[in-house]
Amino acid sequence: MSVTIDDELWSAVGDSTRRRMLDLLLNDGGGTATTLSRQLPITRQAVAKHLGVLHRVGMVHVTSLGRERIYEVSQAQLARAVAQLSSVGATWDARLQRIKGIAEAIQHSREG
Amino acid sequence: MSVTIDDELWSAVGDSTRRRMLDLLLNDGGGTATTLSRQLPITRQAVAKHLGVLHRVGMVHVTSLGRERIYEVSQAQLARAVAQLSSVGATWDARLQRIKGIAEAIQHSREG
DNA sequence: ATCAAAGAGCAACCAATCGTTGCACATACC
DNA sequence: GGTATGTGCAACGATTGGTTGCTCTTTGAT
Repeated sequence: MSVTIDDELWSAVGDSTRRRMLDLLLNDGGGTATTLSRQLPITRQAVAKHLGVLHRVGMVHVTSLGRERIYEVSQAQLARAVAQLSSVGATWDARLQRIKGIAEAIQHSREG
Repeated sequence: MSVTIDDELWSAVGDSTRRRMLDLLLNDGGGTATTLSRQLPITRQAVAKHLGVLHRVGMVHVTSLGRERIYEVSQAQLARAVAQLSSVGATWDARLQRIKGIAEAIQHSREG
């Protein structure tokens, strides 16, 4: 069984800066490229690019308000991402358990 | 609270090709750059580079056997990765729940 | 009403990474 | 010995994450 996953989602969430951005957006309930860049060690333009990729995969949605563009996390899509994270984790966990079981069986057969 | 995570581990696991490689190594109990490249749509040299980064972060270990170099998954490090995946997932999940709770509270106060 | 300040967008550029091809070297086997 | 197979190294191109610099729009203060 393949653990191949929605690659777009993963690449969105695989970047540490984007994870921090999602974190900030969740914490503050939304933000603009400018407000985010104030809380991050990168420029507004870099933040804007990241928001672009997050938006392209539907992880955030935008609303214009005057001259500002406010980004918020899309709950449904974040839930999907969380589900996939835990799915991969669970799969690997299961394989580790199985390997561990095999190792123990070998150990037993050696001891017995 | 920051969800900042061991970035090396994440960048190792954030790449979809490397995830597939880990999968294959777990499934087969080990492999070489050549055997992996046969099961992947990329060249042996590309696989070798990926094995390099996985090795650098301790996700795999190598043993030389004749002219072959056999890679196996390091169980301890994979377990760490799994733990971090589920940690991020749990954090986001909690925030989603909290937001959902707030939304419901607002809904109630509107209705009440 | 005008004009400076602040937010956003666009383009060019740089460095790192993921892929490629091509070649040299080492080991296995006939 | 010679050929096939596994590995390693280097150069190259495309993409990506960051930068700087500029322009445009909106706000708001004088």
